[in-house]
Amino acid sequence: MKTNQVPLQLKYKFWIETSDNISILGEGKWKLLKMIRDTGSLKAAVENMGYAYRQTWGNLKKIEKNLGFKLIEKKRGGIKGGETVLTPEGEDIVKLFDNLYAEADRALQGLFRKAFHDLNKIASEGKSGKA
Amino acid sequence: MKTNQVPLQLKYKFWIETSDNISILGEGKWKLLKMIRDTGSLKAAVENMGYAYRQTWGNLKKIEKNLGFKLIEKKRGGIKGGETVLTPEGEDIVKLFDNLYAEADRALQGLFRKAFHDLNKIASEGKSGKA
DNA sequence: TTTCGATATGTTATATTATGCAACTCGCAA
DNA sequence: TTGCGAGTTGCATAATATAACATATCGAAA
Repeated sequence: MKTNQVPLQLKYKFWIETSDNISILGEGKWKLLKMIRDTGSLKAAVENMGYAYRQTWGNLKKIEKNLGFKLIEKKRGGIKGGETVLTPEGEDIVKLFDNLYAEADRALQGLFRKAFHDLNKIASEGKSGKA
Repeated sequence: MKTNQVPLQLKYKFWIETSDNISILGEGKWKLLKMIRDTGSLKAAVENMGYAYRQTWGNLKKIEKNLGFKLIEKKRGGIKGGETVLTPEGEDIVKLFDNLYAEADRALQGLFRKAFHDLNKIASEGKSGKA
């Protein structure tokens, strides 16, 4: 019998909610904001991420509305047609998530190792046992 | 000017994925399994959770298929019509998540307090500033 | 052997979300 | 003052997810 190795893994994510539990912004938008920051363009960012421009634009507007402040700043016109940069608050949100994930990775490392071990023990018993 | 208090909050969740990044089971199914365990009935469980039976049943089947082992054990017939109980592996998964969240809450407590503070500082600057 | 209620499953309808298309806005630079 | 290309927006359509409806299956107990 072949022993399955590393069949299951644990993942986690963080996100921001309003006080009335409306989900605002999570991992996907975090990465999108990083991409906007790095490219200076919403169009380039969505293309790199593989997102649809139309939808992404609407999502960002909704986020800003729910947050109550702007995350991106547009500039239209010019030889390049325009560009998009992050507001200071947008930059701060990106940094917040950067820190959050970096520190959480450290804080959860031991916990995850143990849970990972337990999980795959359960799985191997399930596959070989009478289930 | 009115000071908004506790406008934003941080949340997190865990879930299980296969090695090829297919999401399997998270917080919702964890709670559902607990409810099945407590009621001894899938029907009762979905009613308590406010889920649709049809869909939930399909979801559970898909999960078991992806996991490769069974989480629930059904018994049909009898004066009560039937019942559903967790397999040993189902019980173990429930306990795994119980532990995971309990310990993660502890491990992330300090980190979240700081991030929460930072987040609301960003928000208050965004709302009052030039954005 | 008939009854009962929960499990099991297919089918259809509805709601939500994603995608695609097209047109318009804007302002710098040629 | 005209052209350019990214930002902005509405609208139609496709894809998915969720809900709703309907019906069959099973077997212990009466």
